[in-house]
Amino acid sequence: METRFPSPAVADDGLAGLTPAQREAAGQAGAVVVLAGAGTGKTRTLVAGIVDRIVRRGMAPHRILAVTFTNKAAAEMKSRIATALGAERAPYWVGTFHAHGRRQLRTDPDIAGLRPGFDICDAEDSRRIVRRLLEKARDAGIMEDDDGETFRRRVKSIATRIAMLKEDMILPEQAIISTEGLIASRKLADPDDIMAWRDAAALYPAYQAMLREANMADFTDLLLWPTVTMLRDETYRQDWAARFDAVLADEFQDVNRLQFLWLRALARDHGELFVVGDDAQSIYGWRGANVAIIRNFLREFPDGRMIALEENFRSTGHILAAANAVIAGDSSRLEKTLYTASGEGAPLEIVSWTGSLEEAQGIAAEIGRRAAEGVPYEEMAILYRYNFLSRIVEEQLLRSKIPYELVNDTAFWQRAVIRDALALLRLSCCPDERQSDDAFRRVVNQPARGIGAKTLARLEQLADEEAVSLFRAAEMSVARANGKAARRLQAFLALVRSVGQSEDPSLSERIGRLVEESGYADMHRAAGEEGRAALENLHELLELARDFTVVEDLFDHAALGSAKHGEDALGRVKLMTIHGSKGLEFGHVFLLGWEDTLFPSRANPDQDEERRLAYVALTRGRRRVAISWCAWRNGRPAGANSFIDEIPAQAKRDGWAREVRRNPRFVKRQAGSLADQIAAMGF
DNA sequence: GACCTCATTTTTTTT
DNA sequence: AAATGAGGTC
Repeated sequence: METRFPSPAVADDGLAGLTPAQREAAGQAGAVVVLAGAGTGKTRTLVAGIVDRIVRRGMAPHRILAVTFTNKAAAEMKSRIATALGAERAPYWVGTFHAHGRRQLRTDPDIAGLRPGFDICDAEDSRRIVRRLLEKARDAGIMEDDDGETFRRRVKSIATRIAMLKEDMILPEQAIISTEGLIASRKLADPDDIMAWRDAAALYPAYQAMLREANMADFTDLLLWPTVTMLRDETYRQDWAARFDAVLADEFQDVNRLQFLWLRALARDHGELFVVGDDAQSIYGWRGANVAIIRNFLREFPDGRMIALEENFRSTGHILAAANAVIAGDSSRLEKTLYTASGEGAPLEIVSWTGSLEEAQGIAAEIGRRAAEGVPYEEMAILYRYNFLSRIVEEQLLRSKIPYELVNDTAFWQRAVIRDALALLRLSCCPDERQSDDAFRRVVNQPARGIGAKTLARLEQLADEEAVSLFRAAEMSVARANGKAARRLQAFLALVRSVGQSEDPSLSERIGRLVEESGYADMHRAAGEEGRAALENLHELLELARDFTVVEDLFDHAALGSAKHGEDALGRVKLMTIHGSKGLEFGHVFLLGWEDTLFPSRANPDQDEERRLAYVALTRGRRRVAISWCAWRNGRPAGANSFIDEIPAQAKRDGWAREVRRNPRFVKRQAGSLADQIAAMGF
């Protein structure tokens, strides 16, 4: 993905047009940490560092390893390097931590106790495994019976904690001791929290065993086992480390212990580790990110250098003043002073609304107005704290005929339709492997074939007894039955077998046959308007599948949420979460939902992280930033959040929405709902 | 026992 | 968007 609006002095050869500080950083050999505030040309400096190593220091492009967190950032970096050097000299090893880990683990699956052809399971799959383990514990009477909602939360909280243990390089057998240590050292007070950690530690070994048995690797495994093996086996480590002359990493403030140890193992021999980051933008603590790593970088590499970039080339003075004021509340940050040579610009616009519908309408209207004044759509972006906030805005943009793009790489692959279709393919590929059991559970009754929970439980039992896959168990069981349901199931099983055994057809054709002949596509056609989106998604999947010949590559691509390629987003307003916006910039930024009930999130124990999130949001804007909040959201009263108060008065003014605010019809409707009345009684 | 529909609910954030 | 729960029908 190319940057549409590069910073003023973007370089053609990657080195021209750099400031002296940026140039010095890029040309620095050895261990280097570039501490770069928002908008100071961090990515540009990183790209320049790669170019410098190739052009000036003569390193071979394929011997340079560059790592990012997101697919988007990796694509962006590739494109910038290709612009500077030409595509044929661009480094081959540019990708996310997970993509690199995947390559390493696919090369030697046995270091994780896996067999070739293992599956990568995403967060949802991980949760499903935890759920099954917990259900077993509950059925065995080890655990008390929660209500549905509590159970769900519990599954999620345990799954994320297991991932955090792994990201801290804690192996299953060390889990209980380490967790007790953690509880003691962090002096956790919340009994629920302590219980969740204990549950996670207790379930972790069983979770890992289930993964291994099913021949699956979760996201963290992709990096965990290569790193563990590099630390244990010097020959293995050197085999990988010797492939690279330099290692570079973006967004280093969000690195967790596992990722850092992986980087260090690869860069240790030559010490060429170039990292860029900004501790004020660390927003992934919930994923194990550890800001201490960037802060202590020089302790790990005493001969290394720290270079700070402090001149901001992106935003106006008012925007920087607002961002600086908000981040000042995070006392733990490394002190940096951002300055800009550009003027103060327009003050931030603070806009208030009665309710979220008005807010969405108002933002859509304002975007329409600015577009009419000549601002291109793609220079405008709407950023929000939670994904669910996008829905209402989308509706209003559609209604206002404003072209927009929802920037969310992973959503497509997480849609139920896509996962169903891929489950059909997975099942047809190896119906006799227990690895396919999850796929079987997913699609066996889709469309309904009379296989409910009870029948499935019988099949599970049969599969366990006979030590065969669920699919095989179904075949065995169907052979001795002959009801209507049995015949339908029989037809389904035969179809999957036959597609699996077919020799030639492309992946796309195979998926096509499966969804058509199993009645899956018809099921969505029958749903009319509601099924339309599903059919479109299926169609898109068939197109995307044409790019793959190896099934695993398609599955990996789906699991790792790789961006859809060839998407041209020119002429569209961009919608994304604040997290998704990191590293990007826009002429006009609209920040919605800045309410005390919503943002900062009360669920986040690290309130400084919420502050840094606000800092990231504000610093995405180049010229104009609007912040909006609602007096009512989801039938509950709300108010402007504290970040708005902290913005200096001269940097902000009341925004453009007064006239819509007093729409009487809407006020009446809002206040009239039962939930509102109940909520209002409390105030 | 399976399955449909309708209503309710609840969301961090990403690989 | 998706997962759940209730209540009714086949």
